[in-house]
Amino acid sequence: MKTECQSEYFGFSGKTYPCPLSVAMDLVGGKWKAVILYHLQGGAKRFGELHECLPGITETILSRLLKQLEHDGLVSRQVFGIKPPLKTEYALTVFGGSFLPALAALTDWGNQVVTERGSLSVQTRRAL
Amino acid sequence: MKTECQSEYFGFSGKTYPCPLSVAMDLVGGKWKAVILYHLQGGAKRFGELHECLPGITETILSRLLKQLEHDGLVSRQVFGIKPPLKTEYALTVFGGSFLPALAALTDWGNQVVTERGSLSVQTRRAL
DNA sequence: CAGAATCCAGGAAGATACTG
DNA sequence: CAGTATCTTCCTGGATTCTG
Repeated sequence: MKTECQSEYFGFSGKTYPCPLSVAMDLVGGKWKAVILYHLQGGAKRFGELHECLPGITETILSRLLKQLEHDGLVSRQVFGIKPPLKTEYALTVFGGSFLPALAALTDWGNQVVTERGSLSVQTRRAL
Repeated sequence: MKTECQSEYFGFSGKTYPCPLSVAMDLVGGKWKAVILYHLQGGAKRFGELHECLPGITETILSRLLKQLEHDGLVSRQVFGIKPPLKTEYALTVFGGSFLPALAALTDWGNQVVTERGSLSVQTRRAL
């Protein structure tokens, strides 16, 4: 009896989601993914540079997440050199770039939350 | 040239985050939270109504997430009645409403992803 | 109707050590 | 420098059952 709400399922990359929003959250959700994309806005960055930008993340996690982002087509990887002192650059793909507007909106909201934070236990109903 | 990277920490609700984006992702991230807020855009909804709108979610999870959203000040809860056939309404708070622009951007992107890259079934959704 | 209590599975994140 | 391998911990989501 879903009269008002959609009941279709949406697929991406072999998985199914209840709605497009879930797809988005799976692609860029989690603790770090959006932050990584944030730091790639200004241009390509190397593994170590990203590591410095992400206080607290371990190489293991960063490596894994970059691999996921690459697999999902949001980030591209390019390796320079052939011997041990390697140089790798990560950059946003066109697809990754298409996320930037949403990322900006999220960042704005996050900043707003942080600056206005405090006693948020008070809840006022939103006027319609 | 890493001056654009910040290394301070941001706090919200007793926790610390590496950046405001992380705060946002913690508040509305996960599989369902954003979707719940999405379905509250049009006005207050009852527990059962939300349950119908979220295909696959269990009452346990919905209840837990609503409690979290309420605790974080994004959603307000109002109970009508005093005897067992209870009626509860959930609505966006003012704070929750402040997330709507970002939510819209995310939804747009999600739709874009699904239409351009997804293997999807047709969406028959009622216009809001 | 609207949940709470309990237990469980899976995945994401983290620590540590090692390598091309 | 840029990872990988392995193990562990923690958290999210889920299933089932029960109650005001």
